[in-house]
Amino acid sequence: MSIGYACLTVGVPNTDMKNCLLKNADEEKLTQLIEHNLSALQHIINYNVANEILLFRISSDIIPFGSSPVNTLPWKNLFQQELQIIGESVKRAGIRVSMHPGQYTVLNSPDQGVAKRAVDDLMYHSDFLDSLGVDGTSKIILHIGGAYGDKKVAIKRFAQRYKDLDECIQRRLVIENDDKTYHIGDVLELGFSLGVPVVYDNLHNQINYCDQRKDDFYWISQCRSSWKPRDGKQKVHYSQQNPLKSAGSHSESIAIDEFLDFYLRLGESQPDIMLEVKDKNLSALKCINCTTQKRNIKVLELEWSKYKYAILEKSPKDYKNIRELLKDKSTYPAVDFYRTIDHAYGQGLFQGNIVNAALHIWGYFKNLANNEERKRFFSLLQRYQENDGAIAPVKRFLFRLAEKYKQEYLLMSYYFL
DNA sequence: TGACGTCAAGATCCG
DNA sequence: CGGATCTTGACGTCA
Repeated sequence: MSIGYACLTVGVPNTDMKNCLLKNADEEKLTQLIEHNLSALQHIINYNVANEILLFRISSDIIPFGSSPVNTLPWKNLFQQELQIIGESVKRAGIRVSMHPGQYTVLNSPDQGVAKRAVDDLMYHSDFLDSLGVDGTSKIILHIGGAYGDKKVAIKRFAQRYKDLDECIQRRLVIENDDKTYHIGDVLELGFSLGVPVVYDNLHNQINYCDQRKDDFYWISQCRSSWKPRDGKQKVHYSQQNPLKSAGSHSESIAIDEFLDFYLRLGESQPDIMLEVKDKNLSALKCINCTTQKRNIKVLELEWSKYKYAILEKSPKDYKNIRELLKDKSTYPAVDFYRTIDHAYGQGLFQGNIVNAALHIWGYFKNLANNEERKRFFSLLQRYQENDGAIAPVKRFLFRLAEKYKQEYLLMSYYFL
């Protein structure tokens, strides 16, 4: 069983994706962007390898306008070497990659143009995975599409369009329940009739359910046999509701207790779990470290080095508690560790704590910074304290100092996110 | 016609 | 002028 995250990282250098507007998408621009994005992807994969994150969704934006007629670049040939090298690192590390066209790729549309673009888009995703040389367990996850006033007819149209797809797409295609139209019952029925594996998404099911009496584990076990050996391990999508946003919005971070409750009740089945969450790799590491058999406290110490100033800023009490928690090197208190981090992030922000954390960071530069920098720092801090200002400028300045004075320890801190 | 969701580009504002 | 912040774009469906 692997746990992974989707598309982007937070706090990892050189992993940002670039894009452009349609009107600017000429050959030169696209070449630059693809070159940049493939380099970013290589950095992401390297990060995943270093952190033993073995499940990852590649962004559909990796090749800008990848399925649009404006992109006439023969990118597979132009970047054959880069693609192959990325594919080799993926395979060497045993990482399972996937892709997920968004809600605007609609295979079952009555509009022929829309459907044709959906097929082109699936072909682009398939081409990309093929270009990495990854096998059929690297999936393309798709939603069924619209209802158009008659779900039965719309499902039939999906089935027909599926049968007309190229085999290279079919071997990778997986369908998923959505939060509006096709609940898990619909998707399972279609999946079994077509022989297509089904990804169960818990949050979508919470909003758009088939049967309120059935829980996540019932549906996950129903989906299991839609996955054949050639498809690889069953996959599920897991996310938590953001309490401050509309139904279906993903949470900022995965709350560890809620996740563990879900995870433990999966029992023997152990599907691959794709997290959909704003803090991306951070939550992936959290969930992995709380479920791994390798119980190495050094991993938590490394995590602590990144989290500590963010925690100090939010809750000095939790900061102190975690320091205590990590003292005994013969233990592996991962769950308590992340539980405390979750708690700290859930606290309200207080000016005194925020200033205290900023001064802690400043401590790194006290003897390095010149007079100008010293003046600047304290003036920014004062502006924050006095005029109901924002802390962001203070943090940005501190980050720049960390770059200038090469404070690697600070540069990787989640304090700056 | 605008909301939906997601991200970064582009536009604009500010010192 | 550079950097920070706000708005737009790209996609299709549905109310």
